[in-house]
Amino acid sequence: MIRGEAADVPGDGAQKTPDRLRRRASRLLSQLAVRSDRLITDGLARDDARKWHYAVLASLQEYGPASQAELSRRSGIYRSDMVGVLNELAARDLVERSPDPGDRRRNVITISAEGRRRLQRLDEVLDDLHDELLAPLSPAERDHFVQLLTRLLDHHTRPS
Amino acid sequence: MIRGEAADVPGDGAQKTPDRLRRRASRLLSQLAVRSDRLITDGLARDDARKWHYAVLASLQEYGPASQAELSRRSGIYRSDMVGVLNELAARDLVERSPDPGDRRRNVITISAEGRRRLQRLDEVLDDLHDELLAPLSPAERDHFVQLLTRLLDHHTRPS
DNA sequence: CCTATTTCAGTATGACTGAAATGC
DNA sequence: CGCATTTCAGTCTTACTGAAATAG
Repeated sequence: MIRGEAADVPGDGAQKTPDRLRRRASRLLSQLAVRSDRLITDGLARDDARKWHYAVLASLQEYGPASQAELSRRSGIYRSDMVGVLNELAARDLVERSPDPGDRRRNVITISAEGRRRLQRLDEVLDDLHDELLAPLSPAERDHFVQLLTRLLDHHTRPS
Repeated sequence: MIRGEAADVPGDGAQKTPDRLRRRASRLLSQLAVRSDRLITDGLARDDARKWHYAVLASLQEYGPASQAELSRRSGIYRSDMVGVLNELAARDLVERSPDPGDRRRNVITISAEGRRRLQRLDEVLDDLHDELLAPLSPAERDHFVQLLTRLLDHHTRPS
C-alpha cells in the first residue's frame, strides 16, 4: 500500500485518526494549563501577588490557622518551599507566624486583618482572570468544565 | 459585571465561597495537568519514549516531511530543543535528517518505516494511558471534555 | 528510637534567551 | 542589507530531594 512517499496522505494502516496530536487530552490539558498559568501569574503580578499567596491566604481563611506542614498539605505547596512563601506573606503583614504553645516544633500561621482584605482583593482579581480564561464558555459550560476537572482530579488524587 | 456577591459579612467562619481554592479552574487545570503529565511521561518511559518523540513522529506522519523550524511550530517544541529531540529520534532510526536541496539552510526531516511502526506502537500506548487518564468519564463526557479544552485553547492561541 | 516539623542547601528539569554560522 | 534556519551555551524557574536541628 505504501507507494507515494511524500506528498500524499501517508496511508498505511496506522492512519486511523487525523489530528490525533491536537486531540489528545493530555496535550490539550498541558498546553491550556500553560496558558492559564501565564494568565494567572501575570494578572496576579500586576497586583504584586503570586498564586501561592492566594492559596495560603484562602486556605487560612477557609480552614483557619494551621502549622506550616498542614498548610503544605492543604495547598499543595512543598513543605520546603512553604518557608519562603510565608516569609513573603509575613513581610507584607498578611499573616502572623507564632510558635505553637502545644507543640513547640510547630509554628501557627494566622491570617491578619490586612491579609483578609488582601484575600478579598485577590479574589476579585482572580474572578476577572477566570472570566478571561473561560471566556468562550457559557456559564453552564463553565460549571460543567469545572465539574469534569474536579472528577478527574479526584480520581487521580484519591489513592494518596 | 456579575461580581455582585463579593461583599459579605466579614465574619471569621464560612465565607462567600466555601472551597473557592479547590474550585478555581486554573488550579484544577494545573494540578490535573501535572498528574496527566506524570502519567503520560511514566507510561512512555516504560516504552523508552518521550512525549516529544510522539509529537514529532505524529506531526511527520500527518503533515509530511518538514524542516526543523516547521516541526517546531507544529509541535510546540522550542526550536532550540528540537535539535536534541531529533538527535534522539535519528539515533533510533525513526527519522531521517537530510539537507534540503531547495534551501541549503534547512534540513528535511522524514519519518522512516521504523518510525511509522514506532508511532503506531506509541499510539496504542497513549490510547491506554488516556483511558486511564479519563477513566471516570463516560465516552460522551470525554468527547465533551476534549471539545471544551479545544475551544479554550483555540481562544487563547488565536492571536499568535 | 522513631517520627514530625521547620529550615536550608542543592539537584534536576524544562521552557526559554542570545548569539554564532550559514544561507536565503 | 535584513531575515530565516540550525545549533550551542547558558539562564531562570520550579518542583523536588536530603539532611540538619529541634521537639514530640
